[in-house]
Amino acid sequence: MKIPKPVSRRLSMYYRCLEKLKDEGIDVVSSKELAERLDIKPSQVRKDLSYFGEFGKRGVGYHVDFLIENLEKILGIKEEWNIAIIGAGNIGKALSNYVGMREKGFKIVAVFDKDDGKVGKEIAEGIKVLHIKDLDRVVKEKNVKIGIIAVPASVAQEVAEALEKAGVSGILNFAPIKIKASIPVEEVDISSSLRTLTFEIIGKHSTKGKK
Amino acid sequence: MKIPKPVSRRLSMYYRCLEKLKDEGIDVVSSKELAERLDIKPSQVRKDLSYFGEFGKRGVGYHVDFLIENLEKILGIKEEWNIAIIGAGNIGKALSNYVGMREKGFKIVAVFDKDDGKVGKEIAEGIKVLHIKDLDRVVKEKNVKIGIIAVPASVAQEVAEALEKAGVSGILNFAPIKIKASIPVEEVDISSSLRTLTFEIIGKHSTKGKK
DNA sequence: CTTTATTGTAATAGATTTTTTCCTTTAGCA
DNA sequence: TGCTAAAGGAAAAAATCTATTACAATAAAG
Repeated sequence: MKIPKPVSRRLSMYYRCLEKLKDEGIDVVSSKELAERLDIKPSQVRKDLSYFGEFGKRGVGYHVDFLIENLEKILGIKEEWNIAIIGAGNIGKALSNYVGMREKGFKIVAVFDKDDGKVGKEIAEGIKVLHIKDLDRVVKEKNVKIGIIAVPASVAQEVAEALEKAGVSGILNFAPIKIKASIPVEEVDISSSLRTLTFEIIGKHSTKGKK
Repeated sequence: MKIPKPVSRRLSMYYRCLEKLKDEGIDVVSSKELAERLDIKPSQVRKDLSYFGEFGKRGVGYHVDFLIENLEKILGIKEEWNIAIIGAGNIGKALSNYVGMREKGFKIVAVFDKDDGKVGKEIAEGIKVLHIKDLDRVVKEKNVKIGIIAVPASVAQEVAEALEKAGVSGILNFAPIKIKASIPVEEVDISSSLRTLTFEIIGKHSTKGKK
């Protein structure tokens, strides 16, 4: 199921508000109270949370601690999502450095490649490239939850299937091809973004007018 | 003006279909004919094309050659879009290699950084890092149409303004912050994609039924 | 056991985006 | 010139996406 963008914005609001409530020594809060503090509707609060599970008690409300705990999981604030990158080329290398450095809540635990020339090399601080044949074992051992596809389009689908089989829960795909899988897949399509951009540029300056 | 996503999908269909029409020796085609071949409505064809200009002749139809020529421009098939990357860090480096190699119709003509330690180094084949102070001059000289922001979020907005001032027509932003500009901006937000992915994983479809 | 509070969610309404309709303008032709 | 074909574009309709309503289910209190 796709989670609407506005929902993710509000989840962070809920989290901040709950921390404050906790400081105030409040244990239990109703959707009504929470909504009032954030100037939205109670139903919105309940609906948003319901995308992820049932965190409240009917007739009672939400236990602040319990909800905080769950939002931390959902927002990745306490828990780290272990990631494996497949492909030690340019994109794989950039991501190994970038994601590890910058993204809180995510941790690159392995990078794979099929090229023996790359295997064994240190691609980022503390990360040595492993051979793709070890994917299954490492995913299990290191509890990898997300696989990032950073290989050419021609082998992307094949890699996706290997990842799914190995047991990851989701895939982030950088290859310019649509991946089919029964686990969630997010596409980061740079070609498509560039194309969209050129459309907007041309659309804007085209023969016809403004607006 | 924003071009709807479905439009960009259909434009490629039109292009392929027109090439076929050309092979068949057909010079002029009506929106009705084109639509029939693609199993959509004629009005859809006309609307889609009208985002970019007026390519048909009333009472006549579309000249196949002329429309192909224009779609090639729109889709960037013949034209090259010159690109400058700002930021010679991991992302900048990855993109210098990746985009230049792989994306038809796009060409990296310059990479900038403010760090003197990076300036002058060859970041990709035939591309030396330039100092950001030369941005204005190089954008003009090399006819740069698109700027790619590959700097930390803290300076992204500032870089965007510099790009706009230098005269680029569009921006592709890799910094995890929303850029404000009066030219088109596309955001490639890896954090946000990872977050979306974790939401989908945690979201209830996993615990509950399909869909 | 009844009353009251409050969640979770199906159904509905509202907003936004995309497609289709419909009418005006233009081109070609007899 | 008058007739027919067909694009262009404004406006209406349809589809999609998001928020709100309404209510059954449940928990706590008396």
